[in-house]
Amino acid sequence: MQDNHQEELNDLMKVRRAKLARLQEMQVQPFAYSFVRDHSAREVLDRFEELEEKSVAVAGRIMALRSMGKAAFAHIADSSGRIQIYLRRDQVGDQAYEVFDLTDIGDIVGVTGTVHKTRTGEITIFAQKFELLTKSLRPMPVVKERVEEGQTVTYDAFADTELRYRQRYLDLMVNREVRQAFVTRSRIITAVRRYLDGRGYLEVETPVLQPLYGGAAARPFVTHHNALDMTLYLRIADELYLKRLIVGGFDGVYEISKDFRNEGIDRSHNPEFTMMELYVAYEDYTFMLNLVEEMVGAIAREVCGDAKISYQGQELDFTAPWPRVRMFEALQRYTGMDLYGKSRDELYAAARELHCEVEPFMESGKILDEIVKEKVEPHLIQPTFLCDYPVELSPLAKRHRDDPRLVERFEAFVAGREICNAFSELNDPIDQRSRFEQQMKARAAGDEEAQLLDEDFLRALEHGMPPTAGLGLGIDRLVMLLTDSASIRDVILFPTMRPEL
RNA sequence: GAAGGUGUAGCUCAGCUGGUAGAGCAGCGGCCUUUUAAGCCGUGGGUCGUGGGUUCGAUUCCCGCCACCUUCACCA
Repeated sequence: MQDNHQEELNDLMKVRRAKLARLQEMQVQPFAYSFVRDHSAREVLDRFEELEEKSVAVAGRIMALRSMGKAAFAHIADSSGRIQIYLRRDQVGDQAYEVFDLTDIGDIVGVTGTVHKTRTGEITIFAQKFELLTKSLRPMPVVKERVEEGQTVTYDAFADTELRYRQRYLDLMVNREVRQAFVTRSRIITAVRRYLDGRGYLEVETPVLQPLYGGAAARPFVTHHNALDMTLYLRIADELYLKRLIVGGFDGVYEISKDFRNEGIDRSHNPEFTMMELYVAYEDYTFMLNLVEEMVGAIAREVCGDAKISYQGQELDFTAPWPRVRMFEALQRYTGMDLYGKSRDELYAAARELHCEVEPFMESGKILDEIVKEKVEPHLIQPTFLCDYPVELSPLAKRHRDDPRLVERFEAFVAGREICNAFSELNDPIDQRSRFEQQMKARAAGDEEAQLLDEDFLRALEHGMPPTAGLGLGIDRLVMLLTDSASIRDVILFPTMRPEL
């Protein structure tokens, strides 16, 4: 097979291909079929006492090489960590040592040997056997490390954000804290699942491709099904399908899934992102508020070891209870204005006075939303629930039992950013229909994000949905907080990028 | 979509007010059988993001374009 790729080989790549040819001449298979490992690097380090002088077989990628002619030290990294290996020509034999001479940083190797400490005290595998498992044909970014007073100091870190995101495999190979963030991400999702499964909720899967999109205010990605010759949308939320399942008789269902919103990209928005939605029958938003507080606190303790964490230099404390502030109280606190019960024009005037960017066509709900975003949210650093939103902003939420102008809804904010949204779900099909109709009016008036009327969803509600509490939790944002990541791209393995070239 | 910033060797970066580029690491050759940012000696490597313009001459100045970052807009 010819590899006739267009890219010109630079010198470093030519050298590696030449070494590959040499290995093949030597009858060495440079892309091995398997290798039997009996320990990870981490295990060898952690269990040194019992493994000292014993033989172990480990495999990994060569991260550093220090050759001294007839002997050499190298560090190899597997998924558990890195460990030093020591090779001597008179131990591994001439043939294997010749193969070793043809290996580079970035190659994947297997080593069998005995565990010792070197003169300087580093736990090291003294190789008895050395095998090349995979020849790497491209230069790996070399990151040097030094341990200084217990701290690992890194030199020449692979830091180019564009390369890191486009070639995440390199980022993961070379930057251990990146790898760790994604391990933590996985643990968080596992913890969410365990928490919900432990309470008897059923994990389900609902359509990603939907003939109507709903459950949130956002623009969708549009696609086309050829055989049915129809337009389909990638979901912007799971809500309407999950509620149909509550109608169907499940007591509690949740879904952890990708949602897709055709909107801007910034450090807290990616066009595809992960959401956890949960619906619980016979409960209301107070139940859900308690659940969020408890679940997020439990996850923080499990993943970070403490409910108090550090995020971008700020101390955040997830210990329950989190402050609960009614939206109009928060507005009062941060604007000094009592905006409750004010007319649309009064709100508009207030927004102008507060220098919020409002447009003449905005309805009162939008205006309030704007003021909250600019004047309230940035202050909500410690975990805080903002409760009881105006009804116009929340077409799927149930009216507040004490005030028909509000809905029973809360959002949790941490570090000034929303992490979840929940409400007592609207189960009155007549009210739901009129809310949809209002949305359709707003849509006709030019609001592209107003929600679509979903007749089948209404039909389901007409069959009767029990009282239900619902929640949407932004997994990416939770992971950002618990991994101290400034950008959502640091917690999504392959963030959306423009194509290369 | 707007403004600002960045783009130089495989990686991390220098390059002053224009004279066709440097370092460290990585690579290659040599010495070296307990090194660890290994060391010592020697050495190769660049369409300076891309396309134009100004100029005798552009990595450097000007304009367009591309990508990334930040902020804003959009966005639960």
